[in-house]
Amino acid sequence: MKRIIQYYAEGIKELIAIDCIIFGFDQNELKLLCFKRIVEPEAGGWSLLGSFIQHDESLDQAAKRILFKLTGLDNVYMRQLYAHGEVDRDPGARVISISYFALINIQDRDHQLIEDYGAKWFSISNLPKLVLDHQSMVDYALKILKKEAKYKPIGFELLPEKFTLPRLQSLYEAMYQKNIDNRNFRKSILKAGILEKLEEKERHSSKRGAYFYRFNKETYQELTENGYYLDIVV
Amino acid sequence: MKRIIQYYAEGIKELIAIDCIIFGFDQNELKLLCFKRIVEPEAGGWSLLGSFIQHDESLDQAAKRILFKLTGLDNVYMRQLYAHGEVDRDPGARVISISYFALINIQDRDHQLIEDYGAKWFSISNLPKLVLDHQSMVDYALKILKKEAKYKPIGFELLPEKFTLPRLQSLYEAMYQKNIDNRNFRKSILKAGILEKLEEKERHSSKRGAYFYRFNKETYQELTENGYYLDIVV
DNA sequence: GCAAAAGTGTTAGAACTACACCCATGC
DNA sequence: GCATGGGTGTAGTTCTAACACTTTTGC
Repeated sequence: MKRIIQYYAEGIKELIAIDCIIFGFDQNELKLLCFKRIVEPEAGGWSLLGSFIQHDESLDQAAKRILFKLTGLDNVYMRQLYAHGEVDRDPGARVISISYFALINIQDRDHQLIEDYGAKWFSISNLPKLVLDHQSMVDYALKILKKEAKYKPIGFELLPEKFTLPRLQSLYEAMYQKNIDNRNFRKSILKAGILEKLEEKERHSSKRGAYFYRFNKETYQELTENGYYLDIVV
Repeated sequence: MKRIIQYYAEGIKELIAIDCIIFGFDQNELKLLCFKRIVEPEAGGWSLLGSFIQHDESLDQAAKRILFKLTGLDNVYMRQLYAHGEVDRDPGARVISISYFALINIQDRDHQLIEDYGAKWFSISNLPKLVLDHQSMVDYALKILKKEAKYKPIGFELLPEKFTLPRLQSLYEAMYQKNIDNRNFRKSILKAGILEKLEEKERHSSKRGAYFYRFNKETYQELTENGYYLDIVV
């Protein structure tokens, strides 16, 4: 018993924060939700959403709590990204920060709530200067987002439940920052067999109207269980 | 200034450990280096190499230090894997553990030194029961290893500088746990243009002897800078 | 001379890429 | 009737996957 105490007592404790990299998709642009930092150092600068973890919650729980508490956003796709541990990454104190990325569907959410917290959506092609090492966190998140969106259906998290193919394509174009041939894109995404075509049409963005589709999670899970691997042409 | 102190003072500090998942390749098998745990709980069980970080070192530095100090292994390929933060993952205390995976070339190393530390190589297909959540760390590392070895030349870290194609193939077969067609494998790996054929032959494993090859890091870097993406057939 | 591992090419089918026009509708 | 965005098919090329025999040499 003495040994336990000695072993764990010799370890040094550090502050542990979570930083949330929150992506959204709006007006055919990939966006990042940034917050006004209210503490020194760099108070007033644009920042990722961040806070310290609590003693009785896991990292994942902490990430969810922080996102919910400070934005009201719930039930959001989140994934741990990286543990950032440079000694001097935060001049205020030594803080180990675990970054998470979150993908949210902008339309569904309460814009007012977000603004109440001094938050603002920025297009990723036009980000403000971010505090501390947050820019490098975002760069890494974008790299991972690109990598994963091709092989996992995470892109759908950025869209409302019903979406059109032109809109889905536009999302991929925003993520990869390139034009995609619409015939090839449609073939590839429809061949995957994970989209359900609905009767209904979206009528705002064109006269002809585009059919709504829905991502079929069940089909996707069945397919992956049988060794199928999604691969979207981009 | 008061605000700084308040902000950082409200954060809770936790123990932060590094756990190293050390892979090697020997006798045509992928192996994991395990250590006898000397502290409770689960003293005597097989464990990954782990220790707490220090206040004045980054996570990467800590991982390197721990690996070197406890095995004498230096200049090793290491990469951060994941931050494991379940509240009760270690019954001894709340510990956030950052896992790293390391790829080492077994032949180069001092087996004696490793044994002095109560360490032992286990084939990944025959691992002992591991303490705490270390098995899940290893499972995850294997998943990432497979994913990366196809697209990044990390496999070479597991081999000595000079190696033969049959041996390289055998490494890939061990990683992916499947047989690979030798004609296709050779075509694919040679086409990549990152191997240098040497004059010399390896004469131990066959009468005919197999040519040695060397991984050409410079060529690889040039290629990747020009947007080239490695893709080895497995 | 034979056993044991190293080395070598081809072909059919699948997947990828590039490319241009008609359709439906609101105004 | 025309402007706007939605929707569709094909052909050449490349990549993939499956397959079996010859070479070298130590014993």
